[in-house]
Amino acid sequence: MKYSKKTISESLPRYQEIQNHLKSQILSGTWAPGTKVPSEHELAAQFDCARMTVSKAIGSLVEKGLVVRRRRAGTIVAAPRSQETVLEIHDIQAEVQASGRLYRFDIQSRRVGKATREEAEKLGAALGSPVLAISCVHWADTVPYALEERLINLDAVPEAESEMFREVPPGSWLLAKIPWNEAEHRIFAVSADAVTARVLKIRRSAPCLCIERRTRRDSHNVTYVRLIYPGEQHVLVARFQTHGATAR
Amino acid sequence: MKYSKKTISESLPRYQEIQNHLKSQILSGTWAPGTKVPSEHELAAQFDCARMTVSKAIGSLVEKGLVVRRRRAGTIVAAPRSQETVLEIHDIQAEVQASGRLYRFDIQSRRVGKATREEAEKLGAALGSPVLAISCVHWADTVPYALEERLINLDAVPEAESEMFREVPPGSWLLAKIPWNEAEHRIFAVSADAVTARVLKIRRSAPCLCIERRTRRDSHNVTYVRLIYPGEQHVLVARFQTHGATAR
DNA sequence: GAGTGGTCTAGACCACTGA
DNA sequence: CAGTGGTCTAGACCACTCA
Repeated sequence: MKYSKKTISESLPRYQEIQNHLKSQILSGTWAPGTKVPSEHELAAQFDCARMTVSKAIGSLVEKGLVVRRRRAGTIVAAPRSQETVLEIHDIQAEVQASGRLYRFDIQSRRVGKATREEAEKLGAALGSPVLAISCVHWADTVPYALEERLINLDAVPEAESEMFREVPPGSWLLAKIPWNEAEHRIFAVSADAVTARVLKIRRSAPCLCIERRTRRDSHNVTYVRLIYPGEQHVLVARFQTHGATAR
Repeated sequence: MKYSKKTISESLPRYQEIQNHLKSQILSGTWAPGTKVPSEHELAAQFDCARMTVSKAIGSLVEKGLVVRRRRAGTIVAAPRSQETVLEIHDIQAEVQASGRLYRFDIQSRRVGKATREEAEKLGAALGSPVLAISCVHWADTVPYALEERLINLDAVPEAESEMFREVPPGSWLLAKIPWNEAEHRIFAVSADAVTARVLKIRRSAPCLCIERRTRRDSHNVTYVRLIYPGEQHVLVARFQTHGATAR
């Protein structure tokens, strides 16, 4: 049978029909974890298509973690292990503006120097490396939105030394300068210390959400940032990864 | 040219070689966002393989968000938008045991009844639906680890009504009972109220990390849970999605 | 040894869209 | 309207692993 595109039916790609069929069996619980999925040959016959089309459908389910493939053993429904979710951490400026508020930022302090032990550790750079340390407050309308404390490795981004961040906040500047990074995040709750309370205009020891991020580029540590959001105001939303469209 | 598997070279699949090549161009910054990637035909010629092999390589990069494909326009390097990370939220029992500590849990309260307005809203069920409300403390050795407040929709999981959770905590019980869900998470910082402070043995108004999760199965809301972790003790770790192995 | 998935080919037709 | 990606086929060979 030669290839010929959908005739009637409102043209969902063949592999997606197959994928949806399998997914519904799994998510509805008809196929419990450990259940053997029909072999690719069987599915190809059942859906009257080439095996590769089936393979593409199943491959996508593997990436989502819904099934596990093993040679000879076949494809089986995976056990849901940890709750794995996709968390989107947006650019602060975009985040504020998306909520319809006016964005601005203040540079509180700016220092170029050699990394102290603590700074070197946070940044993952050698003691005494040249660093730029910045403290910055982000505002939404007239309300403090977040406190940013950032270290930039000047070995990795020498241009930053002469950048004063008058127009563009450090995060956006770096994003444009150094696109495509790897990063690790740590998320936890902290109590506002005196400085944080003052600049964010909240009471001392108020709960805050803290996001720490270390960013690498090509295995070189580029920047470390600690963002503190006034508690209960800022909510991170994550959706379960396994369902719906894949990445974005 | 007929297909014949790797001869010399230690056999990385063809499509992965291509993918790695493209990825390194992007992550190293050689190809800035907006740069046009060679067409699939060109790449197929360049790597001496079929176009479908190239397509598979690129398809994977699309899922990771590194490139965007458009007909006629071709494939271009994507702009890194939000920092999208994968967050793993583990089963509490597994989490505690993984850290080498003894896990146990206490059921603080258990009530079967009709959903109040607040409960119905949290659960996303109709007012007056039958619900099971549970409060539960998780321990690591002799230290309180987290406070769990959970609502279970008895329309979706009627077996829960007679389950006393003597052996297995509600989360694990549900996971085994209702495999494969969809879920939404909300993460934020809160201040410990009187009850939370008492059961977690922390001072009042201490900062805590709060994770709310609403779980669906087949579009039916199954359970709502609110987990409160003593602040600064519990850290969520997330890694940037775009690099390295895909899902897990 | 036989059956499974893993990968690949050399075509093909189609749909979209930018020049 | 021409070039791009999107999808698909009907094979093929290979590697693994379980019976």
